[in-house]
Amino acid sequence: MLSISLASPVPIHDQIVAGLRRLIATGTLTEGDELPPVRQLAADLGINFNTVARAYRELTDMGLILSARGRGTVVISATERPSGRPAEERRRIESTIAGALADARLAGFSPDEVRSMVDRQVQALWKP
Amino acid sequence: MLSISLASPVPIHDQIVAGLRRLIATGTLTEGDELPPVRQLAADLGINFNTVARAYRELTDMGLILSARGRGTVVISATERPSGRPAEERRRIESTIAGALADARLAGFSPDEVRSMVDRQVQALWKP
DNA sequence: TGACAATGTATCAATGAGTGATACTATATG
DNA sequence: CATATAGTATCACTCATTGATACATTGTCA
Repeated sequence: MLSISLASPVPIHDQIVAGLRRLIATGTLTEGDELPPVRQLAADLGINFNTVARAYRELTDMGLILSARGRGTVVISATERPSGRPAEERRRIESTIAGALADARLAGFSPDEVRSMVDRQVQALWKP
Repeated sequence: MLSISLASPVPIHDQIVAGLRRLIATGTLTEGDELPPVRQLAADLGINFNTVARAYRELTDMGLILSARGRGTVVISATERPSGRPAEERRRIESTIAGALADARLAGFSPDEVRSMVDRQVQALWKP
């Protein structure tokens, strides 16, 4: 449900943030849902709980979750206020996709394979 | 033609590798083309030339370019031998795309917008 | 041919982000 | 009220990234 890669160059806390944002984006997590305690999630992932705490703090700053001592952490919003201007956001996303597609081409995937791959994911994401 | 972000968590040499791979994948750079000297590209990007040298070395290990002292660096292949097993490669690419799509959804893009965005890029990438 | 310029390579040092260990504070619950 | 559970704060360590410097190889031109 939430996996990380210790080998990846992207920091673990960033991976956790991205993963949870994705779960929220897909509706797997919605307003009111509780997140696991930092120590438990850390144990599940095999990392230090401070790293999870940091991820929770960043998600808190984004206004997606709310943490309180002793009470735990809950999702408070399923829609995030875009941080940058839409045009910038679009460029950022296009750039990420472009990178992935270039990888796919170098790896020998065909355009149809890629398109169907994307289609399946789009349907899954925007389904509800 | 090749831009990097010092603020990004992903290392500069990785960004350079990704950028050049992308230029090769798109055909902007093809077999026989010369890459700028490490010192020049480093100056253009405002970074240390060792960082560029490291990127060149990694691309050399991938079999995409060839460097020689005094002579410079040239592109020797437009197709890369996949390093990992196809299944892993596929999972990696799918995961990258999934992240980008989740971002897109959180940013408020519609499925159609995303699909057309991808379509345009796929056509551009696989055009030749 | 010889001197010099241009290019990539090797090695080591410094910096800093990420991660982890530890102690602390607040809330819930019996 | 006592204890367990949860998040927070602070500090130290490690390691990758980056940069500085010196070196080796090839090209060029007088």
